Amino acid sequence: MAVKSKIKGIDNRKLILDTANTLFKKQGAQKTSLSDIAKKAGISKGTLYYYYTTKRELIYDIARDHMETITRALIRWLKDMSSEIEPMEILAHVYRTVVNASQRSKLHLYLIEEAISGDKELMKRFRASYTKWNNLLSDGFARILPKNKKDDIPALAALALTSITGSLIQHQLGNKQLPYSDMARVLLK
Amino acid sequence: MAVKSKIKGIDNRKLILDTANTLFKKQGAQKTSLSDIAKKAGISKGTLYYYYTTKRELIYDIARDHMETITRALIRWLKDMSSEIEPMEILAHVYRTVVNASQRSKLHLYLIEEAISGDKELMKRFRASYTKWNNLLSDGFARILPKNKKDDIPALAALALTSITGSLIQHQLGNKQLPYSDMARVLLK
Amino acid sequence: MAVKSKIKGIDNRKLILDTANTLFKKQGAQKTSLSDIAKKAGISKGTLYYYYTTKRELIYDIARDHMETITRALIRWLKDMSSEIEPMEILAHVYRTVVNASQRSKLHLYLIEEAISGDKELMKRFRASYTKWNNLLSDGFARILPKNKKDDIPALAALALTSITGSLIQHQLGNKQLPYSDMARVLLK
Amino acid sequence: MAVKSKIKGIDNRKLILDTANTLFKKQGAQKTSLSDIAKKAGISKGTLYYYYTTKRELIYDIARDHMETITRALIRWLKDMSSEIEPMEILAHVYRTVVNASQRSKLHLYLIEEAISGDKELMKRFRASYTKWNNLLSDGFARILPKNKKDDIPALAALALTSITGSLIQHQLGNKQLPYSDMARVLLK
DNA sequence: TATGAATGAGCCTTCATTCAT
DNA sequence: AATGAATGAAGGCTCATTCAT
Repeated sequence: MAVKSKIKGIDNRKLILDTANTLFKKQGAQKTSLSDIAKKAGISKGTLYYYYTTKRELIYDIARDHMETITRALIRWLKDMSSEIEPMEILAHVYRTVVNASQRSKLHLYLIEEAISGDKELMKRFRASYTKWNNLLSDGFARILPKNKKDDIPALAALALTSITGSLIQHQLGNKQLPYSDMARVLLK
Repeated sequence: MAVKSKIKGIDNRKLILDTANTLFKKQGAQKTSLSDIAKKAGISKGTLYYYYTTKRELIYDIARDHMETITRALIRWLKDMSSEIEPMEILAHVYRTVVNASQRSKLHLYLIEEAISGDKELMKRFRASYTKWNNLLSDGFARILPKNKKDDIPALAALALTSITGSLIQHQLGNKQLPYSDMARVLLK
Repeated sequence: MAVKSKIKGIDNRKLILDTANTLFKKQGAQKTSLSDIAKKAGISKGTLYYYYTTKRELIYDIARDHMETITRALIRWLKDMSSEIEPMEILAHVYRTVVNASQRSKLHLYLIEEAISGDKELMKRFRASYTKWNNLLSDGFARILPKNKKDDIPALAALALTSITGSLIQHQLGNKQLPYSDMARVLLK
Repeated sequence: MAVKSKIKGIDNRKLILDTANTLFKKQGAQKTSLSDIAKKAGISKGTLYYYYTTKRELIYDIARDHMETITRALIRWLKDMSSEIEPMEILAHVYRTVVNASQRSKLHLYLIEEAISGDKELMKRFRASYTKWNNLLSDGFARILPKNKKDDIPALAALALTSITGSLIQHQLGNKQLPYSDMARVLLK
């Protein structure tokens, strides 16, 4: 019984998280009401509040998930950097993957908006994540650049990261024709 | 009389626009209520309605202003591209200027969020603006690049524009240490 | 000048009345705002208020027009009652005419609703009109009924008038298949 | 506990319905605000929303109640038609009962107005109800009319129904002297 | 006569949150 | 653990009316 309850509890927490994730991706956090989530998850609002005292907490959990997913993906790509695949192709691939994860990148922008519009805690976490992602990219570039270009690594990493984020915005706005391959080539030239 | 009324009317319209601008920059459009605007502007909600039948209309007006401002600034910079100033310095300056216009760039992100979360019309306008900005940047690069690099222009313009937008986000999130000069140098190398 | 003004004034009054009439018929008085009227009439709200201090006054004027129109139509029909046309056909014609003046009968119901929901003055006028219409119908029946049925006249007039009004409602509600000829025949049998 | 809650919930729903009913009857649906209802019922606007997401839903519920009440009353009367009471007296009684349910008949007119002024759904329901009432009346007349008059039944039913509705309007407008007995006699003669 | 800027009260609706059970 | 009834503040919007010019 106790066990069963616990399991059920865990299930519910995950259920809420998944449902919220889906809805946040579709409509953004601000436009998703807790009623929406409860209804779609098939639980009561009371239950939702049992697991998340505040909408904010729910957002935090989702943001954490989201950032970790990105980090994991970046690490996976960097592994390829050391393999025999052409670096330029890898970078172009990163661009395309990030940008095409349409729902996910929508969530990314929604969360950024949340952070910027006053959520200090969320802002802190985003800042930390960006730093980590920047470092990961730097590591990647370090492995592929010739010695005489090592000094460019910080600038390159920053360029890549900012450009990817910016591309994500343009893609969301409907500009789906950016020359990702050329951009990657110019960067790595 | 008639004139005074007209002036008064114009004043009020401008007053509303300015007040909304200020508040949107501070808290975003979604979190700024029409009551907030009216209160801060010292007019009644009815008056606000007299000038803007819909919150959306107000947002559109502000977005238009905002985009035009960016366009004008970009054109100004490009004029410098043809002067004797170092291109790299100009580009670094663009980065810094865009990014440091803190309130303005906050507004930029808020408006993008509005667009992405369902405002088709706003999205269209943003897309058009991004295309225009991209073309302006291409013109600028065309003037400074040697002939044998002309093929890189589209990629360079896209890189610059996406990277600037991405930098803006990172800056808003509190990362104020991006190596803009180096980024500009690497891009133009 | 003075004359011209006066004429213009009269024109404006009529213009307002006609415009309001059109809109009231289409959407009802409650759902027609004074702004709607002013806009459609191509005048300012101020001008509208110059002629009608209150929305109510405007409604009264329109109601008066409307009732007079009905009265005139009834008198016209009654003239036919004395001619060689079959009474039953005349009565069926009345039914059909009243009921098919779709817009006009919509206005009729809207005005009744206004009256019932608290406008004592309008109610008084309606009551007076109904009495007059009832008398007119009585006169008509008096001319066509044989002597031994004279006693039925008040009941017949009441039946006809209430039934016509009721038919108008059913017609507005979409029941357009009432057996008007048979109803008229049964009444006059 | 659970039961009490449920009962409380049911009570509140009924409380809202009753309160709305009272106010609608007094002032009409359009002139009754949800605030009015909440205030008079002694609950918050939020609670009202909990039970009725929309004013329209509330109106539908009330309209349904109202139409069912009429239907039930009609059926009751028709039962008498087969008993030994004089048909004419029964019909006159119907007239008087309908017409004297002053508040109720006011609601009837308000609802009709709602339907006519654009509520397609309500209009459909009214049309269906009128058809049903018409059929019920036809059944009643079928039982009391001699065989040689069977052909008049549809016209008679239509006459009765429209006339009753029309009487209701006149009564609401203050004309409380209609000769119901005579009208019934003439109809059934 | 005519205008239109300005108002303020009010409307319907939304929603995060609380709490007794 | 879970429920769902209840709340109240707030949001965007509408509109009859006033009034200086």
